[in-house]
Amino acid sequence: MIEQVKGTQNISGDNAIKYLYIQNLFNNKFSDYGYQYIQTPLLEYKELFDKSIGESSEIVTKQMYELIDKGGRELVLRPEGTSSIVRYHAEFNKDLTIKYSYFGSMFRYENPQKNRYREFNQAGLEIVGLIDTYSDFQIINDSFNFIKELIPGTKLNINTIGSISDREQFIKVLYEYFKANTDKLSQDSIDKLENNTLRILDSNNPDDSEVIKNAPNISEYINDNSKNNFDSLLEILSNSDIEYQIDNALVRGLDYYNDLTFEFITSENVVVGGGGRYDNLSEILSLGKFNGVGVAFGVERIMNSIPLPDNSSKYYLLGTDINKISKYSKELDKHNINYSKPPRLTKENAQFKDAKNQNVLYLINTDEDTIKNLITNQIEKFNIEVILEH
RNA sequence: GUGAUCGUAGCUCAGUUCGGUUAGAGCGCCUGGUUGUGGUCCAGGAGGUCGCGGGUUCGAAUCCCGUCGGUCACCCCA
Repeated sequence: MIEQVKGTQNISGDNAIKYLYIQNLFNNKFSDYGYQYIQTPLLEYKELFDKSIGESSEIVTKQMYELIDKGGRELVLRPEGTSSIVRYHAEFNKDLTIKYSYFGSMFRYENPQKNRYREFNQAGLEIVGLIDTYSDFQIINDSFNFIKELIPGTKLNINTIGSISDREQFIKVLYEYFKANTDKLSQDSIDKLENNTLRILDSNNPDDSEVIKNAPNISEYINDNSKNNFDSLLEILSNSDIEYQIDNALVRGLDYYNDLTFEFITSENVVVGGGGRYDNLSEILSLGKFNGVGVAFGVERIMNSIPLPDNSSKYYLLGTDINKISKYSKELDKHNINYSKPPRLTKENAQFKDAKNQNVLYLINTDEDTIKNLITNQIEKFNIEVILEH
């Protein structure tokens, strides 16, 4: 038996129903909100992510699927979506401000577990170009509406991490603080001290909690402009009755973020999505000078948090005579009525079972020219008018 | 990268402790019959490299080593 590649998935059965439900909701909602759907390649040059996500980040150092193609190019399977969209924007829409949406597979080489896979799907939004607080607000408002519709009770955590230079300064202070307190830190956190100081704040190791609680707070190192922007965003959110929780420890894993960062967290404490502002990404990539703000949801995490949507067909076409069945099909097709059928001509008994398993409401029997309501067991003579009344 | 646990029919699992005929059950599937208050019921049938590779043994689903995969946790993240 050839087994499937570790951490990949066959999205099938109930999961396929959930996947399509989420995808349909995403597409419908955000095309209405004016986001342009875009599909960028799954393969990108490795360089794109080295620069964007950050060369010392966990994703780049350990988690990328890398390959050399026959032309000797260093390629990777994309670990996230934002960098590709910024690359696209620079090439085709450089002077414009565009709202984008995307939906598709991402790849990260990690050990799989609940809510984490090596190939997984992200649904994301980006606004790229000339960005202001209204853009930030839109991303949060629109994506919050989406996730609340799927998972009621989801909460918004929000933070500002200041400009890149604020952060550099803060990291220096933080480094000195942790350096002075290494005796009270867990080994994991000590390992992060040199290259990933900021990440220590994310630690949920109880050994670290005391030190982290007393650590310098980033809010003291944030420049006035960033502070004002953040405050005015919070004000807009409040005026729009959008509830949020400020979380000063929320730093996120990608280097390109600045100022705004936020996460959506369910009542089960699953982070189903997150995002933030990336004003310097285009410059980091040497693609010009424009800004961006975006959000990405983990589709599998949503799938694991929602009940199974109703997906049953309404009608089932049963029969043993192909000519009669086809006559009925034609009639139903003409009126744009969808119906389910058995995959082949089995005996009636098997077709009844199939219909029952699919939870259909009405059974159209072409052998007897009847339509039966499977809930009430009421049988009527078949007539297209009867169906059109439903 | 680290650790725990699991892998036997399409599915859920028994059998592994303590090696021993032809590897079982339920559900599902197929065929025929039965049923017209149609989904029931009856009979028969198909279906397994016991994840894979090696080792020990007269003999391995069972013991040993390795490996691949699932699940879960750590790390990290969506």
